Amino acid sequence: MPVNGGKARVRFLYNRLYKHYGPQRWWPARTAWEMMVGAILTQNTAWSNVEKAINALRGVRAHRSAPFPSVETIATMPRRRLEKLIRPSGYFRQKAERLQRFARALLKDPSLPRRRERLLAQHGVGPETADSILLYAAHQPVFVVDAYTRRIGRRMGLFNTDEYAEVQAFFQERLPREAALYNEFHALIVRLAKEVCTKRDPTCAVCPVQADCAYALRGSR
DNA sequence: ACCCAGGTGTTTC
DNA sequence: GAAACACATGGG
Repeated sequence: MPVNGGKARVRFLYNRLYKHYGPQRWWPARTAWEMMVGAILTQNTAWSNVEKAINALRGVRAHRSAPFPSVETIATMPRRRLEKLIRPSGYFRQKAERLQRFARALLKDPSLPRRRERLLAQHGVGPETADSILLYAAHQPVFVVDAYTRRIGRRMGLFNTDEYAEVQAFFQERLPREAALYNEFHALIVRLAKEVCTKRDPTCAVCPVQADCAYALRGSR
């Protein structure tokens, strides 16, 4: 493989996806705070279910001008009430507790969203959630790795690991360190995965991702 | 009746 | 470390 082969391949994939799908305008949230709530709610959960929870939360905002209940509102609201509101997003007891603890930590330290170590120290915030917040709320150039990224990258033969740091390094070493690029790339991966790669089982005969990814990379070298 | 969804923390070998 | 398990709703 040529020295720059891997790099060219990754750039080609991005350009191809961008040309095909266009800008995705992520994260689907109106404010940084709403983005962070969504990041926690969407853990191992379909986004359509998270939307139901987000919409329920919007119903409790204090003023019509407020797009979303404040950090303080979430932090101080009765636990049972929050559980009920976010119930459609699944794991609702865990998530209600973790959301309130996160909200309290944020009130105590407003710089939390731009500090990776602090984010990771929060209960219920792992590497993907932390990096999502760094990228989509704090606009830092951090590449987000999720189940789709691993699945697509692995099946396309880009890499052969599931280890978070390794997959992240793979992309960051092959791309300029730009938040806008990482933002768009991750969103495009999700978009692609939702359309063509709907099975977890790598041996799934009907999963068209092998063929589609070959298509996506055709002409890349 | 399955399988899947934009993970994380805990327990156990 | 890595593997297994709990956490829970809703859609295909």
